[in-house]
Amino acid sequence: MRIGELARRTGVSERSLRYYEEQGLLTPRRRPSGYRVYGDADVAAVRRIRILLGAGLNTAQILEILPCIVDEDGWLTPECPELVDALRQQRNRIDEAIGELETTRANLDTIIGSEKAAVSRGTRPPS
DNA sequence: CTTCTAACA
DNA sequence: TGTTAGCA
Repeated sequence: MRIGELARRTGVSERSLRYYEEQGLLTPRRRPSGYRVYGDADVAAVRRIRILLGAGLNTAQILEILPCIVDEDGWLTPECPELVDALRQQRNRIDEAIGELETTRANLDTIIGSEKAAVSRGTRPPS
């Protein structure tokens, strides 16, 4: 199939598919015309890529752990320790990000009169 | 009509 | 990432 069909079957834009290729995540073959040719396996590959991107990983990280993923029942199964490790690190980053957001939110509550700040300050009775 | 590359009011 | 121009 060509890029248009893969895009329709995955819901991913052609632009993104070409970008994934540029990042080494996809390696479609080319027709003499230069048109990219994808196989059915690429549909599953794109889905895996989307899931990983959704987990907050960037294309470089995905490129490293992609071979560690076992294509099983449409879900991802950590096959080698590298993947589990990369996922753990990503989880930790999220915790750190959450922590920073919580403090900046607290800072905002302090300088403006947000609902929560008002309640905790007792200036307005909780409903 | 579809895809390709390159570039950005 | 979207979008668009100019080709093939």
